[in-house]
Amino acid sequence: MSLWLMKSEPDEFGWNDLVAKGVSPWDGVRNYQARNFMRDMAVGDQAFFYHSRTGLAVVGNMDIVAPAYPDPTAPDLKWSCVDVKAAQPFDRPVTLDVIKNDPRLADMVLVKNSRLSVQPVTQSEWDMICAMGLKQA
DNA sequence: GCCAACGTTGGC
DNA sequence: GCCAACGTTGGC
Repeated sequence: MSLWLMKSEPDEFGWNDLVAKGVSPWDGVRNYQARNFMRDMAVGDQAFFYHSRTGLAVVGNMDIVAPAYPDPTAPDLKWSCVDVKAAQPFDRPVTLDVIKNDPRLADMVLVKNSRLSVQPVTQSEWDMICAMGLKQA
């Protein structure tokens, strides 16, 4: 199982849009590195949903429910997408500011390469962000 | 809305 | 294969 982080502008397609839709393709990615990460995804992988631009926070996590297939919004076959489904909304979004100011999260791709829209997350990063975002039971 | 950082394209 | 020009992303 692998862990990921995927970005979207909330004005374009936000967490609530995904919840309303149920299962949705994560399409429109036109960057080779991001595409290749999606091709590495498998059913059962999990991903953070990150709001870029006007959100700047991890707002919940998702399940990958279909492996990479050709992106129907692309003009040719070289682009891929996966299907995602909202799993758990965060009680408290974990902001970019908090992530950047936590030395334990300083190596996240989100910090190191802010332009990559689909990126891997380590297990410890995943656990830490979930702990910050989800209410303790 | 601006612009720095990054990725891609295309002329040579 | 290099690199200048251009386009896009995303934090601020």
